[in-house]
Amino acid sequence: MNEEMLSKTVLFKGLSKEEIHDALLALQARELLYKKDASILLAGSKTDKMGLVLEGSVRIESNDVWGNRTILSHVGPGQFFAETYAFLHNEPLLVDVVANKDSRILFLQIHILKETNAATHTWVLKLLTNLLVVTAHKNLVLSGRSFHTSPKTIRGKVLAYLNSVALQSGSHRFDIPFDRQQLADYLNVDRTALSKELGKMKTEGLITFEKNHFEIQKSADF
Amino acid sequence: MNEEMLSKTVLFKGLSKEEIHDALLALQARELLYKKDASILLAGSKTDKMGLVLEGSVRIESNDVWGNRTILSHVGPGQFFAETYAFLHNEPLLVDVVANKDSRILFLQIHILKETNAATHTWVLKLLTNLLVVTAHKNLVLSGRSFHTSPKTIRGKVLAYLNSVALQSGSHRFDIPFDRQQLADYLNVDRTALSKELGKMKTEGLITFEKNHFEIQKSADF
DNA sequence: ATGATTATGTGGCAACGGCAACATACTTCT
DNA sequence: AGAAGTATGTTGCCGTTGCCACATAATCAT
Repeated sequence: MNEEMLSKTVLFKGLSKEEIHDALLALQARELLYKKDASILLAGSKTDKMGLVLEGSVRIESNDVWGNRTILSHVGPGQFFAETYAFLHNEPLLVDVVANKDSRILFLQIHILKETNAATHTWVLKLLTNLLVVTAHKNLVLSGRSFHTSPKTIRGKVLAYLNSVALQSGSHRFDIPFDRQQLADYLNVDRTALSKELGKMKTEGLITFEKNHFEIQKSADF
Repeated sequence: MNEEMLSKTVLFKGLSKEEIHDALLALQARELLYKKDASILLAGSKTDKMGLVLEGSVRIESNDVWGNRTILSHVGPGQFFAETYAFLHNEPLLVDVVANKDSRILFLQIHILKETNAATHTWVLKLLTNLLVVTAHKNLVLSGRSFHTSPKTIRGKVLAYLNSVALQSGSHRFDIPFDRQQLADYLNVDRTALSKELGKMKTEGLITFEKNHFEIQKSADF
């Protein structure tokens, strides 16, 4: 396991190599590989493990009985998922976690933190604090999606989403982590209607795009 | 301040009266009163205080430039808000916090937790762990709303929401914390269209309601 | 390369919902 | 009690979007 790389993640920030090594052992860290579109965690089940994406990416989604999919978020390398469920530890998952590409995932039994003696293990307090940062950020991501889906028109949703990605990337040229169907499922709209609207927005000069690369025209920053 | 009552909240669970007293001092606890509809925290500002609703209730909402309101959640007595922002502590708020009734709020400078010596203060570790439970639950609330808003028809949204409230209350008869306009803003739909759909659902025998009291007919549990 | 599979875009149609204007309760205040 | 304000429901119309069927483009496997 690469303690070097882990120390750059939010969760292990501020921990020494030795502390990380110790923590990985205590939390029973396990590495697993998943093929694209393989499901990692299933809605309705329970988990005591949180995941760290080492390579690839995963998406958090929900599939109802009628086949409607809602994508809640995309989790890239160095980011975490299921920490909420792993920590609470007997809440059934409301969502599925699916590999978006071939992925390498590190699992951590984070609930063990609650039972570990912080006095004798210097890393416990650090991990708890860092985990709080992780869940707090996750909160921001979830509220963020609310703002992307709340506009009533497709155009409104698309602009809300693209502006937010542009803001984060610090540029008006950027890639999005979704294909069309996924973007539609993230914004809770019909894919073909999304395609139509994207087309219109391109003709009107608001945006340009090709595949998953987008550019927002300056005039559109209103 | 009532340590008795506080010890029943998620955040102070497991702390002794003395620990709570100590913590309140260290976190510079302040109690404030708000009139119905007074704003407590403003989007765009930053806060280093999280709130605990002692009496009354607040709502978390977002108001865009065109006057569209989106309600993210309702926070009742004994529950917390703004813990995300208070802990991260220099993230600008994405939302407004507004008093839904006349309310008594306890504010805590929770970020002080990060700088307090856990070795000499027994309550620090407990509060950190409990705070993690709070943010984890907040995550579930936020994902929950996603499932209430993702159906494409108003009826679908209403049923998703009502079923979820029924499940939590453990009964098919329950009160909701929203008036019509607020419910519409929570579900991201037009109020009059919501009224129409509720009316239809009543005539069809799916639900009955009066003001904010609802009943789901057993046949509707599909 | 060729065919098969997947991704994206287009056209048409019906319906759901947003909006405006109004009607009818129900509160609150003096 | 009466008036003013607020909450909820109703009606009608038009636009947006969901959905279906299909076209075209891109990707993958052999």
